[in-house]
Amino acid sequence: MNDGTQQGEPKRRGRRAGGEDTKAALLAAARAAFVERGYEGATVRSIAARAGVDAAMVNHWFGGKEGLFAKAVLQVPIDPNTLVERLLDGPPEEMGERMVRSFLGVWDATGGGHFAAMVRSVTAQERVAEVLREFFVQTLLRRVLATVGADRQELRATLAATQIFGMGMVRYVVRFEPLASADVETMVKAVAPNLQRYLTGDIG
Amino acid sequence: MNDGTQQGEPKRRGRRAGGEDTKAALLAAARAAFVERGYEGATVRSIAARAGVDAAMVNHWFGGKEGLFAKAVLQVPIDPNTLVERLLDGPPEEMGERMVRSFLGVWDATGGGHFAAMVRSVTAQERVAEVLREFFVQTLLRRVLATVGADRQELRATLAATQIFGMGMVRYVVRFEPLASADVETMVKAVAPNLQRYLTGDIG
DNA sequence: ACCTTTTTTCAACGCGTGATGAAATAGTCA
DNA sequence: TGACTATTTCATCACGCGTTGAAAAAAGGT
Repeated sequence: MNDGTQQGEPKRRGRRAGGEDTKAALLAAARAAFVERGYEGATVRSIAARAGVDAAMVNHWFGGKEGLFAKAVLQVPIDPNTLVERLLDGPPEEMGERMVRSFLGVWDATGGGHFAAMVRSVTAQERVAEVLREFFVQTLLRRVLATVGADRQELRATLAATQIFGMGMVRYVVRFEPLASADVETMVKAVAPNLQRYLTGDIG
Repeated sequence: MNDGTQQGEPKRRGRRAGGEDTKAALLAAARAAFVERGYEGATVRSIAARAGVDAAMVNHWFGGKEGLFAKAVLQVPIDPNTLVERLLDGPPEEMGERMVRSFLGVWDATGGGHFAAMVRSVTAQERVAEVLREFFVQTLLRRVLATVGADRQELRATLAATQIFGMGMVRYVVRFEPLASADVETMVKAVAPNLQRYLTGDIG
């Protein structure tokens, strides 16, 4: 039972001892690396090294860098249905508050890494924007707005997206203080009313 | 738009005939390239080719890729003082409206390219965030808020930044419709009140 | 005219990238 | 056990990157 994974030693070839999941290790390392350095900045070699694995494994398991990126970053960090349920669970006039809490909850959990990775990837991978739109507007906001029954749902959805994206940008990407370190309650009090107006208020 | 870059002839060496400003050509090409492909995606060679010039000129005139980037993208597309003046010119309760108009005016002028380039560069160039913060919060929002005389200026400034950044993100980077194509009046009616609340309203 | 300076192109360098195929090792099944 | 397969490392590939130094061509000064 030698589970201690020492790495000072010259690596032995061949199949690993047991239990160690290279695929999962690569995914974790990739997530962190893409978050920190962006798509082009995070090299296959650096990711592999971080996972304690040879770079060739990326090709073997994910068919290349792009495949790894797709699996590691391009997927939503929470089940959409769960999120929608949570948003709809309560009075419509508090929807904005629930939204702020939900998104901050999801994003703060990874220190904003997941959000930052997505934004940073819009450069390299054109379809990131597509995925973002699909998730944000179609899967999420429109379903929420549909049950609230507001008018001009597309416009409201994209307006709400500006507030949510903006919150993420300032908090996780450019990190402006004091907002970047503000606690959730402060954020809720400040942002929720504006979000609420986009969702159900008078938008002109 | 496109500088005459056609050249069937084999290029002759040496100093150019006359008048052609390679420096300016490089800057223009760089601006476009960085906007389209981000910092790492826009290669020195591609920029030079676009400008109809040898890649070595980048080093000669700007000391390298980073220098070119700094000159081409990292500078504000409008004089800050002018912008601040424009924002302060009018009643405080319409500040949000003037802000929306001003930023949309500046950014729409380049099709959102400048904004997109900045955001895309936050990955590669850490100091882009620094420049953004310096300009947005210190140079701009705080000066505006100082004359309005609001409380908790730092928080208000960063909150306003969320709305402005979010507007830029949705309109220029991820391009969610219908907001991406919405006319200025629609944007003003929708966004200005929320911005106004951040600036002078009750933020909890 | 000559010499000097500035601008430009060219050829090449060193490096790091993502990818590949073969060899080596560990597990699995008869 | 021995054959077979899955997994992993290694050595290496071709390519594109940013950068460099020298040579060539134009301009300017005397």
